[in-house]
Amino acid sequence: MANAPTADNPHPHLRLVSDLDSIDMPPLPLGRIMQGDCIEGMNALPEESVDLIFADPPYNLQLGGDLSRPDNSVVNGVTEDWDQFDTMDAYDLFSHNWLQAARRVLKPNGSIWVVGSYHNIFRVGTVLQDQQFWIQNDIIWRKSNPMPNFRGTRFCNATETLIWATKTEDAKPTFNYDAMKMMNDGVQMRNDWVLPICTGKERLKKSDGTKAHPTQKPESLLHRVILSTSNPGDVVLDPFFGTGTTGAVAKKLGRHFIGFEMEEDYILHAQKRIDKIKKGTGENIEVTASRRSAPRVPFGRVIEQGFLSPGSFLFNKTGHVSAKVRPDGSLLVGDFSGSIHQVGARVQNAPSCNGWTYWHYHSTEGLTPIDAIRDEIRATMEGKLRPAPVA
Amino acid sequence: MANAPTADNPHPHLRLVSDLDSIDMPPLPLGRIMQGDCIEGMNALPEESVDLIFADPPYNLQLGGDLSRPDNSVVNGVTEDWDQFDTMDAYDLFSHNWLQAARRVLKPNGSIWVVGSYHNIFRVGTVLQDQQFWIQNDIIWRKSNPMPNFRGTRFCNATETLIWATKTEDAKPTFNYDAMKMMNDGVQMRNDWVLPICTGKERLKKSDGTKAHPTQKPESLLHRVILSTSNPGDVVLDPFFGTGTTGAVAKKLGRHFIGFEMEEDYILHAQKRIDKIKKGTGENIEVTASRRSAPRVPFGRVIEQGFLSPGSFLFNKTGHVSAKVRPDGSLLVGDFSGSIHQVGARVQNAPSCNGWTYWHYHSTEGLTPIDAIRDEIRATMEGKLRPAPVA
DNA sequence: AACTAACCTGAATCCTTAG
DNA sequence: TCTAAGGATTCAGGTTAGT
Repeated sequence: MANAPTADNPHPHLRLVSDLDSIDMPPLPLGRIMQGDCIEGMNALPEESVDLIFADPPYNLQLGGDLSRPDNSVVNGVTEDWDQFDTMDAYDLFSHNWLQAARRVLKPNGSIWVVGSYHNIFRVGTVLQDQQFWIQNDIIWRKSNPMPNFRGTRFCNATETLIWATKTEDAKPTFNYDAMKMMNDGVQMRNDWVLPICTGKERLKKSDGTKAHPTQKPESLLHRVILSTSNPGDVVLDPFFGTGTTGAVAKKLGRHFIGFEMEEDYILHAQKRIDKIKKGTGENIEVTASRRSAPRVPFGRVIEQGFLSPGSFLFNKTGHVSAKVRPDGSLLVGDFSGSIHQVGARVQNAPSCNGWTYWHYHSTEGLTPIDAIRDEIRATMEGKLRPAPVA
Repeated sequence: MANAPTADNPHPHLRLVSDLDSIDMPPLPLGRIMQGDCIEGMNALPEESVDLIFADPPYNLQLGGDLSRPDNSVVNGVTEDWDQFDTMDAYDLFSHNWLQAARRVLKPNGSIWVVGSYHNIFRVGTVLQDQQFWIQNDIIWRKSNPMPNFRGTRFCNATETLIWATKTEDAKPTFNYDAMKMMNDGVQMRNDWVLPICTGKERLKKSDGTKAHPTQKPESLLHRVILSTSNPGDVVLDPFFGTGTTGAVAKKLGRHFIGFEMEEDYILHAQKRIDKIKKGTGENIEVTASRRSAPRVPFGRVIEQGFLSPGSFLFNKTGHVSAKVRPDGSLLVGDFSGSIHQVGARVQNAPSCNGWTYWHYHSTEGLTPIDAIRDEIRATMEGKLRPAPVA
């Protein structure tokens, strides 16, 4: 998690002005919506300058004639010019080009998300993989209120698919695992998300009452994307900005955004929408910290700070296995010594072991994991911890 | 629904022996598992001879090193030789080849299903589209009991994706819409299916207790696939037969199956499994019929058989609109006359109208749709109806 | 004001058969 | 291959009008 805050570098997302490579770098147009082609736009940005890309490209729907509901009302389909491609090859080329530009501006450990339907998502996924992007998850957006299949000819098409990918296989993207778990009532978040489509007051309307954009995404969807794979202060880029759901949610969550959009009308709606939003700051946008981002505590400090004395003994959960504590923070069992992890693994004959949870000490409450001591030490490291989760 | 039974052709799936084109056709190896490469195998079958193909190809998982759970037990991943491909290109070529062979044996209105994960499904979907297959739905299999993400580095990967496609855009595949709706408590079936993974007694085991196949699919999944897109007596082909879930469910549901499998061990398990199953027959495998397949009744017959008299009046649901019945089965409103549908459309100023449900007559129970009369007439047309839905 | 009912709408590759 | 006509087909949720 090179992007995660640590004790030594609490703001890894902020680039210091004194960084040498920033001297000739054009400033990022943070918080701005740029009108025009996103490929040219992204190519004008510095390389590897963006933490997160969310893209909602045209789906290339290829709709046939009109479709009417059983009550004879007509369905208002997506017939905009920007969704028209002459051939699948043309669509593939389009995908290749914008993804290549996106790849260039994305930081090495940044994340890219693309949303689509079965019409286009297989093409997009293939292009991503062909460009060496590494898929982390496919996410299924399960619409709680999809449009039905009116003619009874297929299964109701109630989902869209998002692909979450990194630039390379070995990238270490930001992933706020514990925040997602917290958001999911304490159990690990799955890759299928139930969220309603964008309707009601959230849906932007033109002055004549019709929808401002045919495919406006719900803020809840972007909330989960941005919260899971970026940190406050990160830069979020959306190459197909539309009416600005990405920008709105980014601003609420205290991230910077950059948007590209061709249609002036969409931009006007987006700008007005985003201007109304108060930028999220401080503890309002903090999430449950991942243990990974908590400051590392060497076992030696437990000895150093007097929580355990050299020569005292640690035990496994049942008390049947014991090891002697040495002054440097190593343990000794028989003639084998090593870290709490190494010795834990050895006595279990296991390939690895988390010593913090395996080893226990005698406290007033009986055998207690030494992890409790680590928590105490961390609590004393004032200012080096991320804030606690918002209740 | 060219494949759906009708009054005139109640068994469209059965090929008459007297058909001229069947004279030189090698017989289909129905109910047999063939050992060997599925491409050669399919190419040895007659063209356009199969109603349904279900394929669970290798996923090209590209697993890294061993994966262990937090308690250090090792996860038994998919590491079989058949899942190894040197490059993505090799996988694409493989997909192209077997799909081409599958396309050849599939009937013009047949359906093909392919299941995969994010590792391979984008490749498969792209190849399908490149071969002019037409995607009907993407189906999300939501596992009710997925394996968690033990490392906490991603969202829990709780889904697999199935693609349902036809050979062409204008194909009319079998789709038992009403059966699916019935199965889903009366509301139309969505494309996201919650089903458990294959565990417990259903999971085939070797004599040493380990699983016989690393990716055995649950029968519930195949049940829904086969029931929705085939009819009794149809031929279901599975090019990657494995331990025979497709064959087992096909036999239970009264469909014929053809399987190809390379590994002898899998075949032995599959054969044993399928031999134990009693072939489904008769009303046990019938599903809710579609109104589309019911015999057509002209409105004139309603008059002819005395259910309504010439000169009587029909009304809309509220009773505010009325039309006079004429002896030839036409209706009259003002100076406009025409079929029940034409007049219904006219008085609503709608492009079309189902007169059977729009028009009502005065019965002892108040205003009743004339569709009720049609149902009565149909009930008297002995032998021309499909069996009633199983309760 | 509170409740009910009618009405509207959403990224959709959405019919079948006779002539 | 075309047109015309028969007739089959919808779920959840929000807004608005009516009681």
